[in-house]
Amino acid sequence: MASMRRPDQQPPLASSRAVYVISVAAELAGVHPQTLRIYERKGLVDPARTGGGSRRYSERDIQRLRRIQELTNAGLNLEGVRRVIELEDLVERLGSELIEARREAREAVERIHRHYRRDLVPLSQAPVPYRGRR
Amino acid sequence: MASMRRPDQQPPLASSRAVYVISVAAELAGVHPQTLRIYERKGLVDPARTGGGSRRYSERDIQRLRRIQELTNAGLNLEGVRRVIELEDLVERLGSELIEARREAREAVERIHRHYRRDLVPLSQAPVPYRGRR
DNA sequence: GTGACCTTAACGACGCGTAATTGTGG
DNA sequence: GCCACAATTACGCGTCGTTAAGGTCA
Repeated sequence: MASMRRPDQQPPLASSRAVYVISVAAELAGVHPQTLRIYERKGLVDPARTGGGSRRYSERDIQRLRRIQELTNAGLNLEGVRRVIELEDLVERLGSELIEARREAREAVERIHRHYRRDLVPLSQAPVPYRGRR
Repeated sequence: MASMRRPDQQPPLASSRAVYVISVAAELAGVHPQTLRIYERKGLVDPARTGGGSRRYSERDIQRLRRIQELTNAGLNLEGVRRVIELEDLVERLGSELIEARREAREAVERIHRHYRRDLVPLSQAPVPYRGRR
Protein backbone atom coordinates (compact mmCIF):
# COMPACT_ATOMS: atom_id res chain seq x y z
CA MET A 1 0.00 0.00 0.00
CA ALA A 2 1.41 3.38 -0.97
CA SER A 3 0.76 5.10 2.35
CA MET A 4 2.60 2.56 4.50
CA ARG A 5 5.89 3.54 6.11
CA ARG A 6 8.76 1.14 6.01
CA PRO A 7 10.22 0.43 9.46
CA ASP A 8 13.54 2.16 8.85
CA GLN A 9 12.00 5.47 7.80
CA GLN A 10 12.17 8.61 9.87
CA PRO A 11 9.12 9.62 11.89
CA PRO A 12 7.12 12.15 9.85
CA LEU A 13 7.87 15.22 11.93
CA ALA A 14 7.00 18.05 9.59
CA SER A 15 10.00 20.15 10.60
CA SER A 16 12.58 17.41 10.17
CA ARG A 17 11.37 15.73 6.99
CA ALA A 18 14.12 16.15 4.42
CA VAL A 19 12.31 17.02 1.23
CA TYR A 20 14.10 19.80 -0.65
CA VAL A 21 16.87 19.17 -3.18
CA ILE A 22 19.73 21.62 -3.11
CA SER A 23 18.44 23.88 -5.89
CA VAL A 24 15.09 24.33 -4.15
CA ALA A 25 16.72 24.80 -0.77
CA ALA A 26 19.03 27.42 -2.24
CA GLU A 27 16.07 29.22 -3.76
CA LEU A 28 14.14 29.12 -0.48
CA ALA A 29 17.14 30.42 1.43
CA GLY A 30 18.01 32.98 -1.24
CA VAL A 31 21.53 31.81 -1.94
CA HIS A 32 23.61 30.05 -4.56
CA PRO A 33 23.51 26.24 -4.40
CA GLN A 34 27.27 26.10 -4.24
CA THR A 35 27.11 28.26 -1.14
CA LEU A 36 25.07 25.58 0.57
CA ARG A 37 27.81 23.06 -0.18
CA ILE A 38 30.33 25.41 1.42
CA TYR A 39 28.12 25.75 4.49
CA GLU A 40 27.99 22.00 4.79
CA ARG A 41 31.74 21.65 4.47
CA LYS A 42 32.14 24.23 7.23
CA GLY A 43 29.73 22.34 9.45
CA LEU A 44 26.97 24.95 9.47
CA VAL A 45 24.30 22.62 8.13
CA ASP A 46 24.07 18.87 7.81
CA PRO A 47 21.37 17.94 5.30
CA ALA A 48 20.25 14.34 4.86
CA ARG A 49 21.49 12.32 1.91
CA THR A 50 19.63 10.06 -0.48
CA GLY A 51 20.98 6.64 -1.37
CA GLY A 52 22.47 8.13 -4.52
CA GLY A 53 24.36 10.78 -2.53
CA SER A 54 22.13 13.80 -3.18
CA ARG A 55 21.42 16.27 -0.37
CA ARG A 56 17.90 16.62 1.01
CA TYR A 57 17.11 19.68 3.16
CA SER A 58 14.38 19.73 5.80
CA GLU A 59 12.22 22.69 6.78
CA ARG A 60 14.41 22.99 9.85
CA ASP A 61 17.48 23.15 7.61
CA ILE A 62 15.84 25.94 5.63
CA GLN A 63 15.16 27.90 8.81
CA ARG A 64 18.78 27.52 9.79
CA LEU A 65 19.91 28.61 6.33
CA ARG A 66 17.81 31.73 6.64
CA ARG A 67 19.38 32.48 9.99
CA ILE A 68 22.81 31.98 8.46
CA GLN A 69 21.88 34.46 5.78
CA GLU A 70 20.79 37.01 8.35
CA LEU A 71 24.08 36.70 10.17
CA THR A 72 26.34 36.78 7.12
CA ASN A 73 24.39 39.75 5.78
CA ALA A 74 25.08 41.38 9.13
CA GLY A 75 28.78 40.95 8.40
CA LEU A 76 29.74 37.78 10.29
CA ASN A 77 32.01 35.25 8.70
CA LEU A 78 31.14 31.58 8.81
CA GLU A 79 33.03 30.69 11.97
CA GLY A 80 31.27 33.56 13.70
CA VAL A 81 27.93 32.37 12.40
CA ARG A 82 28.59 28.90 13.76
CA ARG A 83 29.43 30.17 17.22
CA VAL A 84 26.58 32.64 17.37
CA ILE A 85 24.03 29.99 16.46
CA GLU A 86 25.54 27.68 19.06
CA LEU A 87 25.28 30.38 21.73
CA GLU A 88 21.77 31.32 20.69
CA ASP A 89 20.70 27.72 21.19
CA LEU A 90 22.30 27.77 24.61
CA VAL A 91 20.56 31.02 25.52
CA GLU A 92 17.24 29.52 24.52
CA ARG A 93 17.82 26.44 26.65
CA LEU A 94 18.87 28.52 29.65
CA GLY A 95 15.82 30.73 29.25
CA SER A 96 13.55 27.71 29.24
CA GLU A 97 15.27 26.28 32.28
CA LEU A 98 14.87 29.56 34.11
CA ILE A 99 11.14 29.72 33.39
CA GLU A 100 10.79 26.11 34.38
CA ALA A 101 12.72 26.59 37.62
CA ARG A 102 10.51 29.52 38.61
CA ARG A 103 7.36 27.60 37.80
CA GLU A 104 8.50 24.62 39.84
CA ALA A 105 9.39 26.88 42.75
CA ARG A 106 5.92 28.40 42.70
CA GLU A 107 4.28 25.01 42.59
CA ALA A 108 6.47 23.66 45.38
CA VAL A 109 5.42 26.53 47.61
CA GLU A 110 1.76 25.94 46.87
CA ARG A 111 2.13 22.23 47.45
CA ILE A 112 3.66 22.73 50.86
CA HIS A 113 0.99 25.20 51.88
CA ARG A 114 -1.71 22.74 50.89
CA HIS A 115 0.10 19.97 52.72
CA TYR A 116 0.23 21.82 56.03
CA ARG A 117 -3.30 23.21 55.79
CA ARG A 118 -4.60 19.73 55.28
CA ASP A 119 -2.77 18.65 58.42
CA LEU A 120 -4.08 21.52 60.48
CA VAL A 121 -7.83 21.51 59.98
CA PRO A 122 -10.41 19.21 58.45
CA LEU A 123 -11.30 20.24 54.95
CA SER A 124 -14.97 20.84 55.91
CA GLN A 125 -13.98 23.41 58.54
CA ALA A 126 -11.31 25.20 56.59
CA PRO A 127 -12.04 28.91 57.13
CA VAL A 128 -10.52 30.46 54.04
CA PRO A 129 -8.96 28.18 51.45
CA TYR A 130 -5.38 28.88 50.49
CA ARG A 131 -5.33 30.64 47.17
CA GLY A 132 -1.68 30.64 46.23
CA ARG A 133 1.08 32.92 47.34
CA ARG A 134 0.94 36.71 47.21
CA MET B 1 48.76 65.90 49.42
CA ALA B 2 49.77 63.41 46.78
CA SER B 3 47.50 60.58 47.92
CA MET B 4 44.25 62.56 47.89
CA ARG B 5 41.62 61.88 45.26
CA ARG B 6 39.90 64.72 43.57
CA PRO B 7 36.10 64.52 43.75
CA ASP B 8 35.59 63.92 40.00
CA GLN B 9 37.89 60.91 39.86
CA GLN B 10 36.72 57.36 39.31
CA PRO B 11 36.43 55.08 42.31
CA PRO B 12 39.62 53.01 42.53
CA LEU B 13 38.18 49.65 41.49
CA ALA B 14 41.25 47.71 40.49
CA SER B 15 39.59 46.13 37.45
CA SER B 16 38.26 49.37 36.01
CA ARG B 17 41.21 51.70 36.65
CA ALA B 18 42.43 52.85 33.25
CA VAL B 19 46.17 52.77 33.56
CA TYR B 20 47.74 51.34 30.40
CA VAL B 21 48.68 53.44 27.38
CA ILE B 22 48.04 51.89 24.02
CA SER B 23 51.53 50.51 23.48
CA VAL B 24 51.47 48.69 26.82
CA ALA B 25 47.94 47.47 26.29
CA ALA B 26 48.92 46.14 22.88
CA GLU B 27 51.87 44.35 24.38
CA LEU B 28 49.78 42.83 27.15
CA ALA B 29 47.17 41.69 24.66
CA GLY B 30 49.77 40.51 22.17
CA VAL B 31 48.67 42.65 19.24
CA HIS B 32 49.72 45.64 17.19
CA PRO B 33 48.75 49.00 18.66
CA GLN B 34 47.05 49.95 15.43
CA THR B 35 44.88 46.88 15.83
CA LEU B 36 43.56 48.27 19.09
CA ARG B 37 42.53 51.44 17.31
CA ILE B 38 40.64 49.34 14.79
CA TYR B 39 38.90 47.46 17.60
CA GLU B 40 37.82 50.72 19.12
CA ARG B 41 36.49 52.02 15.83
CA LYS B 42 34.49 48.82 15.44
CA GLY B 43 33.07 49.17 18.92
CA LEU B 44 34.78 46.16 20.46
CA VAL B 45 36.49 48.11 23.19
CA ASP B 46 35.99 51.57 24.61
CA PRO B 47 39.09 52.66 26.52
CA ALA B 48 39.10 55.80 28.63
CA ARG B 49 40.73 58.96 27.32
CA THR B 50 43.05 61.40 28.99
CA GLY B 51 42.48 65.13 28.73
CA GLY B 52 44.95 65.25 25.88
CA GLY B 53 43.10 62.57 23.93
CA SER B 54 45.30 59.54 24.64
CA ARG B 55 43.70 56.15 25.28
CA ARG B 56 43.99 54.51 28.66
CA TYR B 57 43.13 50.83 29.00
CA SER B 58 41.92 49.21 32.23
CA GLU B 59 42.64 45.68 33.39
CA ARG B 60 39.11 44.84 32.32
CA ASP B 61 39.86 46.22 28.86
CA ILE B 62 42.92 43.98 28.70
CA GLN B 63 40.86 40.94 29.61
CA ARG B 64 38.44 41.78 26.86
CA LEU B 65 41.27 42.27 24.39
CA ARG B 66 42.60 38.85 25.26
CA ARG B 67 39.18 37.35 24.67
CA ILE B 68 39.02 39.15 21.33
CA GLN B 69 42.35 37.63 20.43
CA GLU B 70 41.14 34.14 21.30
CA LEU B 71 38.13 34.57 19.09
CA THR B 72 39.92 36.10 16.12
CA ASN B 73 42.60 33.44 16.36
CA ALA B 74 39.76 30.94 16.21
CA GLY B 75 38.80 32.45 12.86
CA LEU B 76 35.99 34.89 13.73
CA ASN B 77 35.89 38.30 12.14
CA LEU B 78 35.26 41.37 14.24
CA GLU B 79 31.50 41.49 13.86
CA GLY B 80 31.36 37.86 14.92
CA VAL B 81 33.56 38.60 17.91
CA ARG B 82 31.29 41.39 18.97
CA ARG B 83 28.19 39.23 18.84
CA VAL B 84 29.81 36.27 20.53
CA ILE B 85 31.00 38.37 23.44
CA GLU B 86 27.54 39.88 23.72
CA LEU B 87 25.95 36.44 23.81
CA GLU B 88 28.51 35.11 26.26
CA ASP B 89 27.65 37.93 28.64
CA LEU B 90 23.99 37.05 28.27
CA VAL B 91 24.69 33.38 28.94
CA GLU B 92 26.57 34.29 32.07
CA ARG B 93 23.71 36.45 33.32
CA LEU B 94 21.15 33.75 32.61
CA GLY B 95 23.29 31.15 34.35
CA SER B 96 23.52 33.33 37.45
CA GLU B 97 19.79 33.96 37.40
CA LEU B 98 19.15 30.25 37.15
CA ILE B 99 21.35 29.45 40.13
CA GLU B 100 19.77 32.29 42.06
CA ALA B 101 16.25 31.15 41.22
CA ARG B 102 17.00 27.64 42.42
CA ARG B 103 18.58 28.92 45.60
CA GLU B 104 15.61 31.15 46.33
CA ALA B 105 13.21 28.29 45.68
CA ARG B 106 15.04 26.10 48.16
CA GLU B 107 15.04 28.83 50.77
CA ALA B 108 11.36 29.60 50.23
CA VAL B 109 10.50 25.97 50.84
CA GLU B 110 12.54 25.88 54.03
CA ARG B 111 11.04 29.12 55.22
CA ILE B 112 7.51 27.85 54.79
CA HIS B 113 8.31 24.63 56.58
CA ARG B 114 9.75 26.57 59.50
CA HIS B 115 6.79 28.89 59.50
CA TYR B 116 4.24 26.10 59.85
CA ARG B 117 6.28 24.16 62.38
CA ARG B 118 6.51 27.23 64.55
CA ASP B 119 2.74 27.55 64.40
CA LEU B 120 2.21 23.94 65.33
CA VAL B 121 4.34 23.43 68.44
CA PRO B 122 6.31 25.60 70.84
CA LEU B 123 9.95 25.72 69.96
CA SER B 124 10.98 24.13 73.24
CA GLN B 125 8.87 21.06 72.56
CA ALA B 126 9.69 20.60 68.93
CA PRO B 127 10.28 16.86 68.53
CA VAL B 128 12.55 16.68 65.52
CA PRO B 129 13.65 19.92 63.87
CA TYR B 130 13.00 20.32 60.20
CA ARG B 131 16.17 19.66 58.26
CA GLY B 132 15.34 20.82 54.75
CA ARG B 133 13.22 19.34 52.03
CA ARG B 134 13.26 15.72 50.80
C1' DG C 1 20.47 11.14 -23.60
C1' DT C 2 19.35 15.15 -21.18
C1' DG C 3 19.22 17.37 -16.83
C1' DA C 4 20.30 18.03 -12.08
C1' DC C 5 23.27 16.58 -8.94
C1' DC C 6 28.26 15.70 -7.30
C1' DT C 7 33.37 17.55 -6.50
C1' DT C 8 37.32 20.44 -7.31
C1' DA C 9 39.50 24.54 -8.96
C1' DA C 10 39.81 29.42 -10.24
C1' DC C 11 38.41 34.14 -9.95
C1' DG C 12 36.96 38.65 -7.84
C1' DA C 13 35.52 41.25 -3.81
C1' DC C 14 36.01 42.27 0.78
C1' DG C 15 37.80 42.23 5.69
C1' DC C 16 41.64 42.34 8.66
C1' DG C 17 46.30 43.23 10.33
C1' DT C 18 50.53 45.64 9.50
C1' DA C 19 53.29 49.39 8.05
C1' DA C 20 54.04 54.11 6.48
C1' DT C 21 52.92 59.01 6.74
C1' DT C 22 51.85 63.28 8.85
C1' DG C 23 50.42 65.83 12.72
C1' DT C 24 50.08 66.67 17.90
C1' DG C 25 50.74 66.23 22.93
C1' DG C 26 53.55 65.19 27.28
C1' DG D 1 63.08 69.07 21.31
C1' DC D 2 62.32 64.20 21.48
C1' DC D 3 59.49 60.29 21.79
C1' DA D 4 54.98 58.25 21.92
C1' DC D 5 50.42 58.78 20.58
C1' DA D 6 46.51 60.02 17.04
C1' DA D 7 44.46 59.61 12.49
C1' DT D 8 44.50 58.37 7.70
C1' DT D 9 46.15 55.73 3.84
C1' DA D 10 48.23 51.85 1.42
C1' DC D 11 49.50 47.07 0.96
C1' DG D 12 49.32 41.81 1.54
C1' DC D 13 46.90 37.88 2.89
C1' DG D 14 42.98 35.05 3.85
C1' DT D 15 37.95 34.24 3.51
C1' DC D 16 33.66 34.05 1.03
C1' DG D 17 30.57 33.75 -2.83
C1' DT D 18 30.25 32.84 -7.54
C1' DT D 19 31.40 30.58 -11.79
C1' DA D 20 33.43 27.00 -14.58
C1' DA D 21 34.89 22.21 -15.75
C1' DG D 22 34.40 17.40 -15.57
C1' DG D 23 32.15 13.17 -13.67
C1' DT D 24 27.81 10.45 -12.03
C1' DC D 25 23.01 9.25 -11.09
C1' DA D 26 18.00 9.31 -12.40
